[in-house]
Amino acid sequence: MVAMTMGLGVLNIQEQGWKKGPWTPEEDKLLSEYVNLHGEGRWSSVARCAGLNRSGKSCRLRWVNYLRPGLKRGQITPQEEGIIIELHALWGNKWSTIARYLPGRTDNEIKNFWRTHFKKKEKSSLKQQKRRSQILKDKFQKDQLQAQQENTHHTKTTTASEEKLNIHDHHHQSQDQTTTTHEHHDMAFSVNGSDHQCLPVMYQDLVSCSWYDATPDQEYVLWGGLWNLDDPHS
DNA sequence: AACGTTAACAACCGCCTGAGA
DNA sequence: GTCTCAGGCGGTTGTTAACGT
Repeated sequence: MVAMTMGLGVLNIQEQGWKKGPWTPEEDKLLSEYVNLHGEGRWSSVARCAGLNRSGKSCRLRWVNYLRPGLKRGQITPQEEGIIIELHALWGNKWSTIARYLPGRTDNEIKNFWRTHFKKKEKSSLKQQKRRSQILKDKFQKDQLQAQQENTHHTKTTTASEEKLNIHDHHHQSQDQTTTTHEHHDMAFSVNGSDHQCLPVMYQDLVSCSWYDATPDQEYVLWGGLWNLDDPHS
């Protein structure tokens, strides 16, 4: 019984553990005072020595994402948007790498920004897809009707819809080729310091304005282009 | 005014990596 | 060589404010 009680006591202490949840202004003050005095690093000892009941990880995160001097507050600017889009096209979800090119912005901030806007795009593109398939469906039915009517007057080896489909395929092929060529032409890089850190300067005119204002065509080029780049086979 | 939805932000979790014992 | 641990990173979740109906 005693042993059980003692065991529960230990359990309670373990369960209590580090404090979680939002940081209080007092905790922020303690942490920033300590880091300003002793510098960054050794986060687990920072937590202990600063008198914070927080894990080292939590302290580091709070400092890096919120307390560190020089952090920008407020909305991501259109210029920053452009950089994020370009670098994401290049590196994917390497948020910390992307954040290095945006002084005052944290990887967390960029990640949140991307997720918020990507979600928005995902939803709208789903709607667009539905609309497109409906249009294609209508067009197909119309073509079939037209073909039937034409068949009553002429005997053709190929139906009108088949011809149209062929034309459509040719159009697609040439369009794909054009896109590929454009990608090659537009994909210019400016070397920034170290040799592995090349910055693409594509999409400049598209991202110079906020993407909320982009026309559907611009959106298509922008997003289609990005996902093509993400595709290792393209 | 009340309610539901969405966007933005803050924080935690789990995994990976590198350094030191 | 391997084990442990701290730190870093990306993914995910929770909370809150703003907005629309």
